[in-house]
Amino acid sequence: MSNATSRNSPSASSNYVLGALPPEDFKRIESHLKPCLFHLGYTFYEKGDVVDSVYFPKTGVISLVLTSESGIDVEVGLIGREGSLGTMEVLGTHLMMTRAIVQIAGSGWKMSANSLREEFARSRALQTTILRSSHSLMQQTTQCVLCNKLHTVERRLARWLLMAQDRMHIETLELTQEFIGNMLGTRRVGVTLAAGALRNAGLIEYSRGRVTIIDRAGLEARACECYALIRESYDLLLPRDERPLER
Amino acid sequence: MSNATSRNSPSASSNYVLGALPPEDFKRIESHLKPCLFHLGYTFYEKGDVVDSVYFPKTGVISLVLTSESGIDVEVGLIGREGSLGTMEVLGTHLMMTRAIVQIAGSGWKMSANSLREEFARSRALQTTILRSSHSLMQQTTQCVLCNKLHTVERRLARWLLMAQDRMHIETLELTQEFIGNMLGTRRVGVTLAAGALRNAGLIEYSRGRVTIIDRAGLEARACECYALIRESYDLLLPRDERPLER
DNA sequence: ACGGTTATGTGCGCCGCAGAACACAAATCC
DNA sequence: GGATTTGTGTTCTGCGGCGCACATAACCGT
Repeated sequence: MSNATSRNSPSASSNYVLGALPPEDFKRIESHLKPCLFHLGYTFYEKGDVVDSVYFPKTGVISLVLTSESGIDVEVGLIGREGSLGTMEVLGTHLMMTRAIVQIAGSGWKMSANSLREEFARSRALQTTILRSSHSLMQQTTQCVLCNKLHTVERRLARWLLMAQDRMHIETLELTQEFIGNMLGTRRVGVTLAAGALRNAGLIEYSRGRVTIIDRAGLEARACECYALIRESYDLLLPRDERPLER
Repeated sequence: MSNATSRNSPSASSNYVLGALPPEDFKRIESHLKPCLFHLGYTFYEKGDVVDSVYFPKTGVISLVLTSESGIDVEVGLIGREGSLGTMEVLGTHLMMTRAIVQIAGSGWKMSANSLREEFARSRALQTTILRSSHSLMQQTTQCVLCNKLHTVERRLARWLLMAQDRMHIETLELTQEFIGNMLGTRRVGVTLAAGALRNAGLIEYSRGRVTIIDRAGLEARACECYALIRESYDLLLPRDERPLER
């Protein structure tokens, strides 16, 4: 309670990982952070790249993508203000496990890998926080295994839209069906069909690259179980006085 | 080279995570280790359980399984002597992310979660090693997302058999088709068909719950890309003087 | 206003696998 | 020795999604 004001500093509260740090730790970390814009389509890393910086998004969505031998892309995770990019890699092998690209433009902070490693060695709180957030990213990926195998395009589309919206502050997302298709690992036509069904049900509206969520509750009902599970894991993993968002 | 004898102590070399530790660190860790048998079908943890012990397998295979709402199981990872069970969870949320069960009986070592946390705080080498091995488990799961979505039952069966054999010392595995089907998240009939194809090609032999790999190279050729990628990640992540196995 | 580009909608044949039902043979138990 | 259980083989139908081709519709610049 006494810390609440500190924690609510603009920088800290808009990325949940940073926001989970105790004030004294955050202050030290803060000096290493540089504001940073995430431009649509920008590729932070390819798979196998050496990770020299980590990123803490404030807005926008970064997506983790793996490409198969046959050239098909599959999304294995999605990072927004609830997480961070590259932290686990920096502490492990220094090599990026997947491609990381900006899916929805936004902004956040950047920190050098070396600084993170130094601070990690020094701050117990940072250790706990980073490990927890890695844990929840891993949980997301784990859930994706099941999701990709079992769930229909329609349910996964609903989940994806909800997850994207959770990480933005707006209801209208700029996304073409082609684009979403790449993320869901399905053909554009599959997205057309699924999106049509959601539109007919009055849950979303869309036209030429603009998707608007009309009925969040309805969409949650149509989305696969994975949405709630992933969200739950993020809510749990970074326990804070103020739990994120409207739930 | 000078350390080689130390590293080759029976305990250290038979689990690659422990084997990657410098001798002085290993000696300290060793005092916390208790030998432990892994009985077929034993459930270490259900999803959400508090992790009070971590395990370092010497032989046998532990599989990480997620159950969908609809009751279908999907394997999201597989742990043998190249890895450890629960280490990432212990350092993060203390909660198990998936069910963990013994797929192929074996043995290894057990260590209390508290001991691991204490040693983790103390030993830089242990930090690096554990984080690297978590990293490679994560890489495996990540690859599974792609694999489950894109690859046929036959290629995945080939991969699974190779991965299982890598973690055992024998060529004949005790596995029924029903069992394998559960792991692959497919029907037994699907396994029958795929296994039949591999048998016709002269790559494996099997009968009533006993599978024998005849032609490893041929099987590797039929397996999906994921096999090589996952294996590569494990080989890279725990750099040692002596690289594991015959490659 | 017009042609080009970008985004969406529709139809068709094909494939891999699920679901279900049934057949059979080897192992095990009384 | 006969009955039961366990592991494997086969077949049919149906569905979801792929690949492809093509049609429409909105927006863009000049």
